[in-house]
Amino acid sequence: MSDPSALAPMLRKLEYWGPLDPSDRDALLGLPHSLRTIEPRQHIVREGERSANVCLLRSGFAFRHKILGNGGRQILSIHMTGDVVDLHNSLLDVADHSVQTLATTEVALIPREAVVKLAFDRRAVGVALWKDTLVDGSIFREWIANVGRRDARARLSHLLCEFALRLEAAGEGELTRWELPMTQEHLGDCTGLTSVHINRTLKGLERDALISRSSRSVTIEDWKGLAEAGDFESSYLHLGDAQLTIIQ
Amino acid sequence: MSDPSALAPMLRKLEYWGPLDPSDRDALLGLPHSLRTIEPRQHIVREGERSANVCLLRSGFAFRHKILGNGGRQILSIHMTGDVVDLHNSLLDVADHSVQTLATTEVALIPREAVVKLAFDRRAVGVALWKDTLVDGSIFREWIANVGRRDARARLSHLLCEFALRLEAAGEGELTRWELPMTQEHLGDCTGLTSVHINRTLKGLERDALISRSSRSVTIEDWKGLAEAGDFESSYLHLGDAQLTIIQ
DNA sequence: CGCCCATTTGACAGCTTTCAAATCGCGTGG
DNA sequence: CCACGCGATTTGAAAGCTGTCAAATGGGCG
Repeated sequence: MSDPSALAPMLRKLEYWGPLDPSDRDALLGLPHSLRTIEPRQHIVREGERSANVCLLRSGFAFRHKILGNGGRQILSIHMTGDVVDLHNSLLDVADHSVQTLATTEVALIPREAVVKLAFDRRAVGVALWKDTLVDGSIFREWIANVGRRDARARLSHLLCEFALRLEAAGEGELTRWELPMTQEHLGDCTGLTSVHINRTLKGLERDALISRSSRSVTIEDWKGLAEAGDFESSYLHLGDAQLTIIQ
Repeated sequence: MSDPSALAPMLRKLEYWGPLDPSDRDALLGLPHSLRTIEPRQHIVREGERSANVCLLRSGFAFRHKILGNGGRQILSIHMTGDVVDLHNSLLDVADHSVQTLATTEVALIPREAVVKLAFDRRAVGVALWKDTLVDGSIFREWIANVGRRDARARLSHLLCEFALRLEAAGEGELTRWELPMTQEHLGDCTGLTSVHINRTLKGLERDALISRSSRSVTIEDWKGLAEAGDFESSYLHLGDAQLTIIQ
């Protein structure tokens, strides 16, 4: 509550599309909030609940998911440092999906009303939040295409590429080497595959020297090859020009 | 340009979540715009283009899609009367997907700047537009789950249920009977299946008396059964309470 | 050291795709 | 009014990718 830089990860993310005025920054960082640390595997939002807060991830990882009638679980998105989850659940009536932590995660809970007020009082902030929402939508669309029209190898490669770029953008790791915070079961639920098939596909990517693994650490040995295998084209992430040079 | 009710379909949709003040309505209906009629199978937006306009569908049908590296097409969403497409492509830099008409479609093109200005000048309108964007996201998420974790029969049933409810809400047909504006190939590209398998699945639904067809007209013979087959739960559409009573 | 969860592996089943080919529907022209 | 043409629908057989079911192995933590 007292740390003036507690919301800095959000500011960092919202400034992807251009810097904000100092006064806008201050207003953003000055939003009322309470901090909380959430253990792995805990729910941040549960389907059917109504949330009065917007939730900013200050560190750690979380994922959105739905449990279907057939018992299956579909992961809808992965979230990391700087991501604002729950703008959705908070503006609309009732949460239509759950959000759960993967690792120990630090969050800042910001009253919805304060966010809405800020968005309308300061147009630049409002536009940035709006764009952030639209980018979320863009990623959802890419995931539809990923599970709908790519085979297992491409789906998984694509997911790994997205992960690499977003982690890098969030300042949480190198582009080609990071800790994977999820199990193969999670990977399966992201891609609409079973964990068994994820395992085989992962080993296929290793066999072809596109990646290597040791425990949960993933190294991309051949970025170009992995991006090609995953039919990966980063524009849907709307990260700006920064990452284009990184990839080369 | 002169017809003051040209934008009425948008107003209708934005008022799902509650009526707007008369002054807000007038401001919305008074947005500058130009009308256009687009033939079937024409592009409204092409991937990679930059659009300066927001596009309101006044009648007809359109769909968003991506063409993947393997040549496959994934349809990302279907749009109908009242839908605002392209808020996305217009606020962010460059379109990361295409939008194309299914039937002859009447649109109103509204300069992006005018929409943004209105959204910030009138909070109620801004919130409504924001919610509309969030509902789009909610539908995207449901589609991820649909293609990711349901089998062919459930995917198709789910799509038909969604279509029925949205058509009804848009005032474009009865809940249980309407003209399907797409081919089986389109249905396949919505659900990540082939048109051949769509055909077989469709016949399966007919055999089980859940639907019946004649040419492009679809009748839902057993709503409860179809919803069950499709694991369909309408809350993700955020249509309010209206449709809940219809379904019973 | 032992337990528990995650990973790995094998064999087999099954859903969906692929590849053709036949049929249908419908607008056009004779 | 009927023949023609073309895209959409339908159908069959076979192949292929991914799922299912089990069991073994591995790794991290108490």
